[in-house]
Amino acid sequence: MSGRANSAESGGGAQANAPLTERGARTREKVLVAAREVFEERGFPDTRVAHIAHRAQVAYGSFYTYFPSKEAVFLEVADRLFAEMTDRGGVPASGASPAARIRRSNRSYYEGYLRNAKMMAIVEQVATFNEEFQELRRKHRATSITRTAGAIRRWQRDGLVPDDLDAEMTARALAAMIDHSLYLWIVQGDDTPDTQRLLDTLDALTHRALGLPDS
Amino acid sequence: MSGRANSAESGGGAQANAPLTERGARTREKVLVAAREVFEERGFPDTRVAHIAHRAQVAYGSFYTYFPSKEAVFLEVADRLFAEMTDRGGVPASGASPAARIRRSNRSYYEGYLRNAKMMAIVEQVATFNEEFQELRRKHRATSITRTAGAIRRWQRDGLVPDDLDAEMTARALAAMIDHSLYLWIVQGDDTPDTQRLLDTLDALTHRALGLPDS
Amino acid sequence: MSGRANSAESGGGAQANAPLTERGARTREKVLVAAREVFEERGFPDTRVAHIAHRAQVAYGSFYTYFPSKEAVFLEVADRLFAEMTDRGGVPASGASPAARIRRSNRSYYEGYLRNAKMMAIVEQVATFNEEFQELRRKHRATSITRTAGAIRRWQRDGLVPDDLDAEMTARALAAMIDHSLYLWIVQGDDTPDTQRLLDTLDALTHRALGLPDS
Amino acid sequence: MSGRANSAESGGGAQANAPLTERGARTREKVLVAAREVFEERGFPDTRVAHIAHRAQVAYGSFYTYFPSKEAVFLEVADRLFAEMTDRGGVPASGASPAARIRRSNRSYYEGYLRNAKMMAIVEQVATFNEEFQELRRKHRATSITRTAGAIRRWQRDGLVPDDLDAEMTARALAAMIDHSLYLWIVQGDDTPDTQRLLDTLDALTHRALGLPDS
DNA sequence: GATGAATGAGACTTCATTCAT
DNA sequence: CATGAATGAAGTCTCATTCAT
Repeated sequence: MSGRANSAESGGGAQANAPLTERGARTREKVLVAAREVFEERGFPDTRVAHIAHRAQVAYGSFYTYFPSKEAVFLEVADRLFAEMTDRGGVPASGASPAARIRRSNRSYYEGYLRNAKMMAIVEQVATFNEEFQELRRKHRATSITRTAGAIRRWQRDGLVPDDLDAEMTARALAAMIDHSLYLWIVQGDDTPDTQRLLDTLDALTHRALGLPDS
Repeated sequence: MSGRANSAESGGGAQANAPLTERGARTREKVLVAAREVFEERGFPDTRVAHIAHRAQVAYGSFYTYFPSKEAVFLEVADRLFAEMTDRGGVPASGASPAARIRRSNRSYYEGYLRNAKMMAIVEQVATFNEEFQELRRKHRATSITRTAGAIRRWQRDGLVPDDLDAEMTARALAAMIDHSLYLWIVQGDDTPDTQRLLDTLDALTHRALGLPDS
Repeated sequence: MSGRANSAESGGGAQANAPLTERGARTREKVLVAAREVFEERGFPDTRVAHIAHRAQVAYGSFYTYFPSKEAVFLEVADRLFAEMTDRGGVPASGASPAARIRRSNRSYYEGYLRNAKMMAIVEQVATFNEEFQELRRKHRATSITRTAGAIRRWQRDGLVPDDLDAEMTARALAAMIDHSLYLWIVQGDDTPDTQRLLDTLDALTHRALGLPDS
Repeated sequence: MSGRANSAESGGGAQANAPLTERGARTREKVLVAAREVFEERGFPDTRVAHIAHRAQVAYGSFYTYFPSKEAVFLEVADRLFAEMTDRGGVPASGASPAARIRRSNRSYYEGYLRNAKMMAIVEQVATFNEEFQELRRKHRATSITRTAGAIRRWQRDGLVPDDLDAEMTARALAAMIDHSLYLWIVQGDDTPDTQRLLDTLDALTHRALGLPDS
């Protein structure tokens, strides 16, 4: 999961035409980077293959040398994004107090979201009409939720979190809260006067909702 | 249903070539209803004006007698939807305990969401690329959040909710949690085995997050 | 030709549905006036029947009660225009010197053109694509040219104008000069700093071209 | 033909998606030629992009590979036409007598007009409703008038033409006479029995109007 | 007669993808 | 493999005219 080597194959069904030459690989990369830029600037539906080719400084037709369709590049761009968002810097983070872990985990997610805000917007967009892509997202979400639910269950075993909470549903709901709050604020531009206040509130609500003792 | 007379004018900027005759009003309504149906079935981008006209059993051009564009009908369809979703059945709901109020309010929202699930999906979709529509939604959200924040502040004055919570941020975050949870579950079809468990969890989390005493 | 009574029938093929009632006649007139206004403002192709009806404050369908088509109103509007342009105020103008007659006649035409400048523009426009209307104009031009050619021939008989000039061709060419000069200046807005200079030049050129002795 | 290399760029604002390859250039030319043909046959408003594409034997969409709109091709077609009409075969024509120069210049213009009669009709047509095109024509006219006015002033200095004539107004009026006479005769099909008589009359009137001594 | 709703053929333009060079 | 030209189905919107009330 952290080896990024051929995330394309494993991750999202975006297959690569096995870039042969070194030069080919570089061109492919140029197109991929250009694609992300253009998607961020114009959104998926308003992105033209011509834009991507132009941005990547390759001929129109060359795009199709490396990707079979507009959707295909998008899937691969998104796949990289998911990998980056999911990947916490290898820190095991065990041993810390729940409060600290929540805070650390949330902050790390906020930062990733901020770093990739524009692309997250497009991801949301494509998720509203592309079934294949919905499936891809579902998988990523499931992975993340399973992990969070695991943590909650551990805390329940340790008596830190009340037993009557459904660990998985809770993980789901809290993830939804954080995801959507960030989305509305960063992407949809809801006027939130103060970033810190939003993030602090999210931390506090997570903490309380889990019934954790005041830190 | 409560003074919806000209919600089009007042509500969202979706104003219409007011049909002058009874007959015109009937046709317009037919188109509006057909539009919603088709939007629900195919999503916004895949809906053709031709589909709407056909469904409404009017000529292609008749669509344009009443709406200047696909966007315009959508705005009006959405406006009606928002009105329905926002409209709680006139029940004042004062006097009840916070726990009861939360539960009642949430359930009422769930039901509305379920009733309008398909359309909510399209609303989310259009919100990802149409600026005008984003603005419309922002307004509706603001209204709803202001109301919730008011309730929270009242509970804070009554000593039921801790003072250190930022009422508005909290209202925002909890609304995001509920909205997005329902969206992911109902619209995106996240496999949630059990409805009741999801709704109960949302109630419980809301309750706990607000620091309300166990009921 | 000067009795305006039923110029519609005689003039341009624009037939009237014999307005019966007094009130009908008044409505018809309203439409006709409105049509001219709108044609002047938007030109023929960009004029919609809806505009005319709206301007005349009659229902859309009522337009067709009085005129069978957009072209038909235009023909009738143009017919009135031609009548007005051709109609010199009943002044016989015989006996005056050629120089004086030319000057008087030109000035009278200039004034008419100025009064009707906008409509003259539309006339020119429609003449470029409507065969029926071209025919109508040809007739009017022929009448006017015949008259001018007659005057030239009389002057030739009187020894005032050289015999070697072809009277009809000359009449044609001079009319073209005056018409088109006014058109380019008034309608097409060629920047002519000074009206008087243009008109004086036209008079002088006409005078000299005819070989009339310096006045 | 005299440095027409990129008349499109220099001439009238009709600039093109410069085709990069030889093949592209050929196709573009095919479309341009086809466009002129169709415009001549049907006039501007009745010309469909489909007609042009069909005539050029390219796909519908290929038209848009080279021209952004019907207007754009027209502008370029017209630009070529103006260049051809303005371009006198490089003959300096100095030294000749005014009478000879006038005659030569007029004849050359007549011939050009005849060669391009159909297109001149369409030019006139478009000039009645397209502002951008009106501007283009104004410029061309101004160039031509300035040149003629210069000749007249020279003749005035040489005592061949009376000083009291306004050189520029005269140039304008005479150009209008010739242009419109040809237009009415060739394009509008005014029944002129004899070409030579018309042209001779135009020469004679020009000559006399300028007060030149009988040749 | 007056009204205004209904009609639907038709025009323009876009753009993902294919193909010739 | 690179290039960029070629394709053409598809979709939106217009508007003169007809028709039902």
